[in-house]
Amino acid sequence: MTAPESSDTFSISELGKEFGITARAMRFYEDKGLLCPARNGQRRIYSRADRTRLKLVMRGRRLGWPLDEIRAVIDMYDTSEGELKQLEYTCEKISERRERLLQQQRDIESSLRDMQEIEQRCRNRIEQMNIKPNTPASSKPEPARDE
Amino acid sequence: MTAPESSDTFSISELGKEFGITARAMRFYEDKGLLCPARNGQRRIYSRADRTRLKLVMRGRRLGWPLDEIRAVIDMYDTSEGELKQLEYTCEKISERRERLLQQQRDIESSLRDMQEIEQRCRNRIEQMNIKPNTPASSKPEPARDE
DNA sequence: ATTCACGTTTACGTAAACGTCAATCAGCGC
DNA sequence: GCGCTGATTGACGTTTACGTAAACGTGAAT
Repeated sequence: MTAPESSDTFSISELGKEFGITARAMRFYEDKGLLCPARNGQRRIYSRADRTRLKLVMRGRRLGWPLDEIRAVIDMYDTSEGELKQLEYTCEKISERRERLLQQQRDIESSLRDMQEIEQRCRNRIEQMNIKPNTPASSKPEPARDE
Repeated sequence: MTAPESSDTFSISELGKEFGITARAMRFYEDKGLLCPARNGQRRIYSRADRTRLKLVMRGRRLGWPLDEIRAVIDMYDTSEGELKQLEYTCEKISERRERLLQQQRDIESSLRDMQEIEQRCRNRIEQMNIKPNTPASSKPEPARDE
């Protein structure tokens, strides 16, 4: 009877390593109410559910959300119970969040198009330099598209 | 000969109003090298090009980028000129940025799916309360999907 | 018994992105 | 001339999201 294979619980450094964050960050998230792992004495014991919550936190962070917004969103996962008022309020917040997500989606698509355009200009220029070195640049840097 | 209709230049408060930010923020962006408007004496005069740059800044902010990354990206728009080394370096940075954009895109799609699921649960619950009030909740809050 | 790898709390430090004054100036409307 | 509006430059304050160091606990290995 040794350690279970792909464990059901994790230490703070295990999860930290998996998600590329420090123990300090995880304790900070706990302070802010984003996580609340079980304890064995002093030591934190993270369950699979905790790991999932942390995954949601990291997703929010990659999207640039502040921690308290992330907390609000995570809380929504659990607040499908509750009073009518509460449920309606949650629906409202979901709408707002969806709006912002769709805005971000549009921003990303614009950015991707811009990246493609810039890359194209760069590659053209590089090719030109390979064919006839020492040619002064000819591509007019078109002002960025206006979206 | 009166004021030109849809102006070619803007004051700091005009642009601020248009984008929903304060003059302080715009001066801060200038400090950080994101903007460099012309001057009439002391006063800042923003051109259409400045307005476009500011638009790019705001887009970056909505995507949660730090200001110096935004600056790096904006600079890329202008650095399609330059030395070979520089051009290749720009291409590299574009790749990295594209990777992160695609990651954000995936994160957004996951989030949108989650929002939809939560909203569905909420609406179901609300409907149930309308049909037979005072029924204790029956929906098991499935743990969040693991993407 | 001691070392060592991890983990804990407490506390202070810090970088980023502004907010919030205060003092000052410049044009204009009367 | 005088007041009002809008702009400018400091300078200091604030919030967020951690980093960093200090001082201590703890179980396993030597």
